[in-house]
Amino acid sequence: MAGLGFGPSKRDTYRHGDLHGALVRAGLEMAQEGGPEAVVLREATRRVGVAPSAAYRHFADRRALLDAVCSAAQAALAVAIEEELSGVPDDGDSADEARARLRAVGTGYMRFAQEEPGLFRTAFSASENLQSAAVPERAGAGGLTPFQLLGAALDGLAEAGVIPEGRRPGAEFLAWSAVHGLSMLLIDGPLREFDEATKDAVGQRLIDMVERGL
Amino acid sequence: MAGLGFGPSKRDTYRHGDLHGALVRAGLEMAQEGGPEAVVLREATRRVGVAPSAAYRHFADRRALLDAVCSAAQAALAVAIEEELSGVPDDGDSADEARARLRAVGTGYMRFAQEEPGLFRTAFSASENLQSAAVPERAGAGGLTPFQLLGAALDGLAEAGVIPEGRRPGAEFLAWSAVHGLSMLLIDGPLREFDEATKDAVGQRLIDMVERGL
DNA sequence: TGTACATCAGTGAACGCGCGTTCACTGATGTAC
DNA sequence: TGTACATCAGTGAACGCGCGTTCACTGATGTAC
Repeated sequence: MAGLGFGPSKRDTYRHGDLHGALVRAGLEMAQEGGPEAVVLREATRRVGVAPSAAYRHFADRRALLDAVCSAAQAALAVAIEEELSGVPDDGDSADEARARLRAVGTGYMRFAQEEPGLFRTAFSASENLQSAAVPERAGAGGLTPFQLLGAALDGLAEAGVIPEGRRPGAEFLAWSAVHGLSMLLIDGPLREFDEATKDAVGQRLIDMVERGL
Repeated sequence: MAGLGFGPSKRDTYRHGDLHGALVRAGLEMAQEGGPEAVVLREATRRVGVAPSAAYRHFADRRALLDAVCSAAQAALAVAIEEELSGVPDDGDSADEARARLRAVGTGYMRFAQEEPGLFRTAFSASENLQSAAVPERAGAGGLTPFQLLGAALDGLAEAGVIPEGRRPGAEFLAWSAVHGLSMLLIDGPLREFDEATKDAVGQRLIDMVERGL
């Protein structure tokens, strides 16, 4: 409210300070509400309170904004997994702990998918898919992307001898497939209507299957 | 070409005969080229050679057309799976045959995803998700939807004693998750760049994992 | 400390686009007599 | 067999919408003197 007789300062949005970040956050909100399709450049500027064209000082086009939002969504997923991992007790038996860590990765992943379906779908809609790469924008607090967190959990499983060394290479693709696929079923598919407890149970069964199958 | 001096018959598109079907086929083509977002009502009418408003004699709105296209895409997937199943030899050992049938379902599914990524993505974008239900529009020649074909393969596995009876219920969700998730990886994810042979190998490993894990 | 100036992050108006959807209409077709 | 009529699958013009993107501009800010 710049005014009421004092004359409005004509340019109170100048030098926003962090318009880039503000636009990404606005885009993240929209993604949360409606997935990647809902990330609309004009709407982002509207939410931030800035002219549409201002976005072009920070992003080449709509796709560039969406890519930034996708990265941020992946980072949010990484954080959710990290939180689940932080609950794993640090007991002596490294085999059991390794198993618990894989379980935590899978559980964190699937929970995020259910709690934030919009962000989840957005996380996997980047124009350039670099899930396996170490892109800092897509990483959690520990500097690892979701895919890398899964890889680390599988490394632990291999080191503890729970899975044979020969089976380790490429195992992340198999585990990721199962967990990601179930997440999709939980969001969109026939499991959508199931209650929380049943969904969790199916999730645990899936992780059992992966562990046994690897 | 109704004309050249003879005077055009003014209504040569009247009573198209199967405008409903023609629009679905046009939509299917668009889905093939660009996925569900590419299914545009006006473009469908354009391809059929009819006025945009004509579509509203056959579909309540754009969503209704898209739903019909989704069903058709699922039917196409069912047919692809059936084709893969038809290659399974009818040998004596029912355990081996049951295993081969599950493998065929998974393989057909993943091949379809790679060969027809647009249709594949469209198949799973229906507004109402009824994969488990017996909707004839979504079925292949044998009357089963993709999800039901998977269920039948798992039934065979249970009957042959390859998987314990107690593990049969709900197994389709686990198997479907793995296969569907890998399909996504193959289309969009880090496996996209891999060559055909590697992709197939990962697919077979995944099915091994599922079979062992169930 | 005060002033002139260059910078560049924002403005705001305008563009063309293609979409979904509506509506009053028209005229080819099948049917009843 | 011929004619009048009702049906209803199409037409075509128009609507409002919101989008992404462009462009010449402006004026708050930081800096050099």
